[in-house]
Amino acid sequence: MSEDKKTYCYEYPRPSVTTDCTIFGFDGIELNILLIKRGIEPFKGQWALPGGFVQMDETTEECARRELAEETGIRDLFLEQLYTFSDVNRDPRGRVITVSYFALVKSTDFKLVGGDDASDAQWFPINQVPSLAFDHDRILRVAHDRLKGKIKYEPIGFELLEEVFTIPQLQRVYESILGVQVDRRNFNRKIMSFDLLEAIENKVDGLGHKGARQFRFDKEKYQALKSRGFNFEL
Amino acid sequence: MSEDKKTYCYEYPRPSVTTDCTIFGFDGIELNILLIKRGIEPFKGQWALPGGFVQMDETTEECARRELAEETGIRDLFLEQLYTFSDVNRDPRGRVITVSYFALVKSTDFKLVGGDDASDAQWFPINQVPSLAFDHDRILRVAHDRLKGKIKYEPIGFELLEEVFTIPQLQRVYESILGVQVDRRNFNRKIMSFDLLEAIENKVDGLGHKGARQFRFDKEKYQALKSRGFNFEL
DNA sequence: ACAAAAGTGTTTGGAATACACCCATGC
DNA sequence: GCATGGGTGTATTCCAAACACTTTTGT
Repeated sequence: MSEDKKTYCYEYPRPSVTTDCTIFGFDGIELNILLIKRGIEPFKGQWALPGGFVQMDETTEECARRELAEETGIRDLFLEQLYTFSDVNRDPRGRVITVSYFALVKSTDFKLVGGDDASDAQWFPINQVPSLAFDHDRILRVAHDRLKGKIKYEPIGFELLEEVFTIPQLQRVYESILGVQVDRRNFNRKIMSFDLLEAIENKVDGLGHKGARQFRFDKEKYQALKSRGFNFEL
Repeated sequence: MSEDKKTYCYEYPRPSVTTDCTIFGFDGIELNILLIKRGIEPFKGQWALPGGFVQMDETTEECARRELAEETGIRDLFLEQLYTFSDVNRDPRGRVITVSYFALVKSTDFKLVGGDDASDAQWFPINQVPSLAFDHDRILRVAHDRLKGKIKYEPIGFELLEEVFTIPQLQRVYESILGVQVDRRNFNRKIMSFDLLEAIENKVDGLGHKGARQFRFDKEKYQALKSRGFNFEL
């Protein structure tokens, strides 16, 4: 911050606008979310959702993707707008409105690289999340609720797995998000009935059991069907 | 605009933040939306969604309610956040991010009073909407899609009718929103199976046919059931 | 050969669909 | 008494839920 810093003046006062992301990951067992340990005040040292201020030449989604890349190194993820939080006192620095997003990342992208804005990034199991900075606890709750609702009627479970996955893996994704147990056979039949999975020939798994068949999700086919009125459900 | 006008200066540039509302109404026959004829530039004379700038001491929802009351006189309506639009060039006045809402108003509140920000407010059938100012065509499309999706799994059709209504009226609401015809008998049974309607004794209608039974939606009962895991559907 | 995980098929109950008849009112 | 709109019941179809056995692989 130099002495002769530039300022921007307006006829009426304006709020700041930020974006915040709730990033969900799946480690094969349970649902995780990605948090950043804040390196600066306010809430220095506390965990928070990654995010930052919106620039004048980027949309909020572009901002969310940029901040995500800067703070965690994650690119090319599933990202969807969640909700805009505008409580007058939600940020001690002043009036800050945040456009929140929720994201799903593939386990391949689980590896993190330290960014510059934050001193640390870490995954937390959804049921062991510490108290968060700002109103991020609330944002996280809304994001989790949205995910639970959304996974029932849109095929987004795949976004948490690698390109190639098995049906039991996908089932575990569903179970960990919804917090329920489902019947293997019924789940299998249901998923297969949509005819949206492309089978992969070589079934390499390699644990103390029978190897599972591998599949790839056919995104184009889904888009085509959807535009013709097809409805994915459960 | 006086000579010695106050200005507000910040270290970094900030976008303006507005709210815009897509207001749905039902006249007994078809779905309508409420538009405002713009009295000032830009887009002067064109139709637009009602809305305005967010003040520093109000949430975006409070802003939406305030603008709605000012421009249309409508109060106490069903209002829900829709989406935040942030395209860099969506407003010729500069960088403006809008937090949009969608609203459902009862036919009782159909009567409009002229506001000050706008020279005219008028209802348009959803299929006869003129070209709108800014990116409001897009916002309207998103709002209509959301309404179509939402009405299937939340009991919000009631919000478009008066406190007391008949089942056939409710059915027409559903049909006009979804653009489909449904079977009277099945609709009736389905709605009644939820046990969320309180019957009203005197059935006064008075048109060239048999008077229909009247009901009231039991909001408390719905909230109670919902919190116990009940799911409304269709 | 045994344990652990994955694949598959059948039965059953309940809900959604389709469909037809009777009643009340206004003209 | 006829047209219009409102109310109710039943058969069929389909999907979801519950459930058991066989196969493969690693030890």
